[in-house]
Amino acid sequence: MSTSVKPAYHHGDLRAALLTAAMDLLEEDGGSLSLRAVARRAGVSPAAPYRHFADKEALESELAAAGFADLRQRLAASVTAPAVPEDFARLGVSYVRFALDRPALFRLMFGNPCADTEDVRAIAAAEVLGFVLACVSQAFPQADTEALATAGWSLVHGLAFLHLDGKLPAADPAEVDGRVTSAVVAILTLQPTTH
Amino acid sequence: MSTSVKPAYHHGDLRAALLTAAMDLLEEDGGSLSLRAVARRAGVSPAAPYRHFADKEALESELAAAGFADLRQRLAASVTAPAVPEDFARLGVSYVRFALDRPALFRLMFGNPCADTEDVRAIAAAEVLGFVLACVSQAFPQADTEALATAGWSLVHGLAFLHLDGKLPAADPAEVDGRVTSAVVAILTLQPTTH
DNA sequence: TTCTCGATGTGTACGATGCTTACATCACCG
DNA sequence: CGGTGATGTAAGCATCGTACACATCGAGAA
Repeated sequence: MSTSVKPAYHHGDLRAALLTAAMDLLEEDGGSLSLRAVARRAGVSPAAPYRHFADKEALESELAAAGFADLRQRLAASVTAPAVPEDFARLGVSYVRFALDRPALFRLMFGNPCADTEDVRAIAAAEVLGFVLACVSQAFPQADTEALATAGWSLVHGLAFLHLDGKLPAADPAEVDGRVTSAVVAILTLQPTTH
Repeated sequence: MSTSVKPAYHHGDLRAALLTAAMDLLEEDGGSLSLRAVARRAGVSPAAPYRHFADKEALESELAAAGFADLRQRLAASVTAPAVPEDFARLGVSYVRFALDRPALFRLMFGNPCADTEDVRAIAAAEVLGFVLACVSQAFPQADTEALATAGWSLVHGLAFLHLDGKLPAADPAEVDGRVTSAVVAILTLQPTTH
């Protein structure tokens, strides 16, 4: 929605238009993004984007960063100060839902080498980890919080990708929510081995 | 190793040669595979593969299936009848090591829609889940084994991808092993909330 | 031995897609 | 009204998947 605010000849604000066009394409096609397609969608020539982005990767970086911001916001909105396993399950559900709602964006955010430490993506990703760490250290102050935060993030991240890649059935959203909840609760309420 | 067993005129056993060539390329380039490159690497014309594989996807399916077989073997070899958290940590380390040793293959195995239920990949993936399920139900017979198996798989899968995608530092293998071990142990020895 | 035939690989071409750059052109600001 | 920056046009260059017609080799029939 709202892709149609382009009264200007010189296109007013092409930069923003390109970004939203790219987002729209990501959510529709699901496949891989191409600069040409983005330009086409925004109604400009294939070369126009180069006036606003150094290259394709620069555009992708911004998209990914926006995605991270959105993800973090969703997580924060889904639960405040999680304490019991069910709270963490809700966090997990939010994470996985985000991935399934916007699969291409999620892949763009993560499924990339992203070597640059300076990359906007790397920073944004670190913020997500920071958020999880904060949650965990509040709920389990006596544990190895860093390891636990890594584990928690990995758990939901793995759930997201396994669903995304068809290794776990993802057709029915309610079923997915249930599986995520069960998994998180199961591992959090597990009694240490009785041996 | 052992890419040099092609004494034949018409190339002897091209089918196998193509598969190993493809594996080699996957482990070298890391990038995406192309049928042409595989043929080039095997020293044949771009069209030759079509005598042995219906299309590119057929080749990829076989590669992925072989990868799953290898992964399962590594997992089975790393621990028999896991019981304590440290055993599961070893399993996780094996999983993540596999992913980091052969990143492109790992991506090929998982990072694909893989819609076909009949696909060799889907079957192989299901076998991995079966293996994990067997381990879990033996060690924690009183728990919700299915949910727990899903959680365990997701946990190590997430760890693998987060390292693979540079969201967690993966340069030093020992450090990675340590982080994986800590994470698995931390979440398995977690005392249910004391509230 | 010689001929024939099917399996296997070659050469080549087609059509598509993509990223990027060089240069022309147009719209607006001052 | 001139200039400046945003955009269009066109092209270069690379890559890929795949199809088709033809050549070649090995083996079994005659």
